[in-house]
Amino acid sequence: MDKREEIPKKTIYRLSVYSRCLRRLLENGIETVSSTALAAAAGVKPSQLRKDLAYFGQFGTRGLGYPVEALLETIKGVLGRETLQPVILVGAGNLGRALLRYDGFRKEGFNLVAAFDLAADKKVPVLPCPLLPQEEMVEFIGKNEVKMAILCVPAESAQQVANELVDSGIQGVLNFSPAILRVPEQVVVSNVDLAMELENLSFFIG
Amino acid sequence: MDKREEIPKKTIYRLSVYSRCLRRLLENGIETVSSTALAAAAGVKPSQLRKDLAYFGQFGTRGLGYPVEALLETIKGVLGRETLQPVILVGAGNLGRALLRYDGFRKEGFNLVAAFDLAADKKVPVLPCPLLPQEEMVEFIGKNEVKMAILCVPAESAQQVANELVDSGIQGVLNFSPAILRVPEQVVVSNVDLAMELENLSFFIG
DNA sequence: AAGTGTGAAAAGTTTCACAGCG
DNA sequence: CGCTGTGAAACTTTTCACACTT
Repeated sequence: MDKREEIPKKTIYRLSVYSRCLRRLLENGIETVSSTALAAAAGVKPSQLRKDLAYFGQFGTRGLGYPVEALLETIKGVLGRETLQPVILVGAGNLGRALLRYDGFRKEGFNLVAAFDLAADKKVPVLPCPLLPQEEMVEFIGKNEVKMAILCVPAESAQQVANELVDSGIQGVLNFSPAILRVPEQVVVSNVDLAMELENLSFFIG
Repeated sequence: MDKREEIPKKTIYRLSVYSRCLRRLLENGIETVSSTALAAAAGVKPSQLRKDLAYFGQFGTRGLGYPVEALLETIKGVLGRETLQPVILVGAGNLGRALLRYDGFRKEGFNLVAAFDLAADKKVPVLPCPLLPQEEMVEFIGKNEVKMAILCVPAESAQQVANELVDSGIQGVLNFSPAILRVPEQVVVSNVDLAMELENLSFFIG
């Protein structure tokens, strides 16, 4: 009777993949897709796709498949992507500036509203959003009700900046610094450690 | 009697974390560390750390802990980081160029030997390695026995470039493009999808 | 006493196989 | 008949608890 069964974290992750695939299908005017076809596009097994979707309800028609548009809308809803979330970026070094210009975020509908850096006056080629001094960060977060931040500061200052972010009301941090952040448990941290990814590959190619 | 027990993928991933922590301990002149302390630094449970290490042998001294330097060397060996692996990067757009300049790779001892792009002549501020035309990629990989590649091309051309990489002998690909790559199973692909990471956060902050 | 190494239990995730719907 | 939805089985990973070593 438990309305909300326990949903695997990995399922959530794959939902993003499915949504990408569905969008492409939609663009190509395809209205219905089978679990076999969608799973192939997403690089997973059909049974896994069906199980993933089943956590959220019944969307398919037996003998036919899933309605592309409706399923896409549902997934968007589940992922909380119906309202446009503002996102800030902290640390405009090499990586930070590249991420600011990276069109992948905008393409996927994220709104990078501001960037912060200790040296906000450093001359930087055109950026798609204002680069503000670090001191204004806390106030900005509060005023604009920002909930998500991309953290690109050096490892040494990562924890301190993370503390400020959390205190200002940030609930999700995408952490590019090679530091393990300690945050209250209601705050979510997702680590993207580029060097570690390479190191990991290194092992598997033996 | 199976010498090589099955090692969880996630264990390998954590090994990189441990190695970072150990390096910091070593720099601070600490010679011995307990599973409790190292686990805390790495953000995992002590039992998990011990189990992870146990896959590769017995390194600790009961009642005392682990020898920092020796353990670090062992982990390096396991991860295949004893010899310096050359790495190439394909696709020198915004993200690609930032990764080329990103000192995190070099800091962690990876050698970015060359970058390739269709428009290799585009004017780009100083880069730490040569930017060559795409046509030279295949030959370069063969000649220099490159085994790992960082892929930063647009989604549309990702699969095609991946095919070329694989045909030239690349065994591991760090894929930044939002595309699901199909490769032979002996080739390892690690996907880093930045927009998806944000989307994932979006769900968990509810 | 302090702290590792490890089997065994628990938790989490994927795959299977097939009943049942359109 | 094709294809979804799903309980149950298989598999993977984490956590526990404690014997054992220094």
